[in-house]
Amino acid sequence: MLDAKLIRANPEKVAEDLKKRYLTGVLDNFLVLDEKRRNILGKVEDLKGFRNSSSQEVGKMKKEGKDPAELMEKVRQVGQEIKDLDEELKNIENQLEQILLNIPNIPHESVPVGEDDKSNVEIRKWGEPTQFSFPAKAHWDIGPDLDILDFERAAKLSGARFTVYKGMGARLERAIINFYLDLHTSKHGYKEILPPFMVTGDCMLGTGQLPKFAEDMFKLQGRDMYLVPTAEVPLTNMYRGEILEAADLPIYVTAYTPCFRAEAGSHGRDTRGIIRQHQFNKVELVKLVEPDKSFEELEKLTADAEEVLQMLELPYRVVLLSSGDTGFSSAKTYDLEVWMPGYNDYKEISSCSNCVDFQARRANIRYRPAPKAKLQYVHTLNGSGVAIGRTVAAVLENYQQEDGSVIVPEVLRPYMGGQRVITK
RNA sequence: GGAGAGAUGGCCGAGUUGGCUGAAGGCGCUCGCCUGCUAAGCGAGUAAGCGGUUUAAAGCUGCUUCGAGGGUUCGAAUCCCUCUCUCUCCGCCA
Repeated sequence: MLDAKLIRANPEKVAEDLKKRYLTGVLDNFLVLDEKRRNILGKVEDLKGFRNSSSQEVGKMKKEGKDPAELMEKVRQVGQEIKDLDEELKNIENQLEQILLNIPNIPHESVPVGEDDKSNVEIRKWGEPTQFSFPAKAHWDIGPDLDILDFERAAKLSGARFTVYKGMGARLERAIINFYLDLHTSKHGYKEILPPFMVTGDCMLGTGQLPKFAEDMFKLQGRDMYLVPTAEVPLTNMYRGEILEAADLPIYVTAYTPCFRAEAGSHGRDTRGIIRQHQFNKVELVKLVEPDKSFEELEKLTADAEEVLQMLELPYRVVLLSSGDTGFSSAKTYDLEVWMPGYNDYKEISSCSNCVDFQARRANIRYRPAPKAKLQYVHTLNGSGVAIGRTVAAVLENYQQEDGSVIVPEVLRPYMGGQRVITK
């Protein structure tokens, strides 16, 4: 959520910034309503002031044995007027809130302006695309051939966009989860969290999934509860409504969760394999930091995510998303894209974002910079550290052998009972 | 699922015959005093949000907020209704 005061004080600048998101006109109605709001607010506050002082006066008169009937009648009438104005005010404030909740974050000045991913900028590259002396297969062939991924039976259970992992496939998924969590907790200083996988609508509002992206999520029938689309939601919302001490910051937390996404509007995209699923596993990194450190922390968080790919020796590149491609809540996002021989291209495996105060304002997460200082919103960051299912796909494709077997990356072997290769 | 208790400021915790209570007291924190240093002690200060005033900040000032929403009343932390959550006991259960 943007700061209403900022919009009011500098509407041209905000409008200019939102143009980078290819949004126009969203502020016009806001300014009109905001003006109206202050108008009514002034009136109703005056009336309430009168009511307060008069009510005290009534008490005093009663004590002194005077008859307050006339004053009481007057205040009763004012009370009705207040009620009407309050209702009008509430109406306007609801409208203002809806507008604010639907405006995305402003891109940081370092973000390239552009409509979509065509304007993304490659920042750096690690490793070279894997070369094969034989025709490389895609993971949706490797997996079934090794009998470690079963798409047909998954479809029988749950329909499209689900996968059953079997044998060493399931073991590989579990190994990667543990490897990631161990690395981030022991080396990068994150605290491991195991959150609920269902959260309330307030949480979804807090991190920006609601109200705009309701159709992307799985909602429980008849309840104000959603399956988490990413651990970013529970991890960030753990601190919702809290006032933190400066000494508490920075907060680094990580969690493994399954992620559930309806994938509305992506029919026909990535229909094969485990790249785009309704349910996938992910280890997420979340930080709550002081405002002046957040962009520096974004670099560190991105590096933390990159390290897992380096240790797995998977070639990847880091891409800075353009303004149009950056997510709703984010001010600046780096995507990590891993090399996938099956696509002969890089595929997103992590997205690392600095949401600055956007989520903190929605979720009301503040801190006191110094004793006696005014409260300020923290800055929140999140990044995949990294997606598990896509890691499995990348391992299968990059580590495949001519005989159809798959070498287990060295760092995963301790998690795989020492096994060096997955064979049929 | 049944019975009961509760939800107050950064934290703990008073306050329910409705009215100088935005809220006693304590902890924590800040400043000052004291002290060779530390601790202890003494004194003062210390909620947030939204408006107005102001070039801006500070200050001053109004309104709102005692889990959420509604109601009664001239006036509600205090009375009534609905909901949410927490705790205790019973039942069921991985």
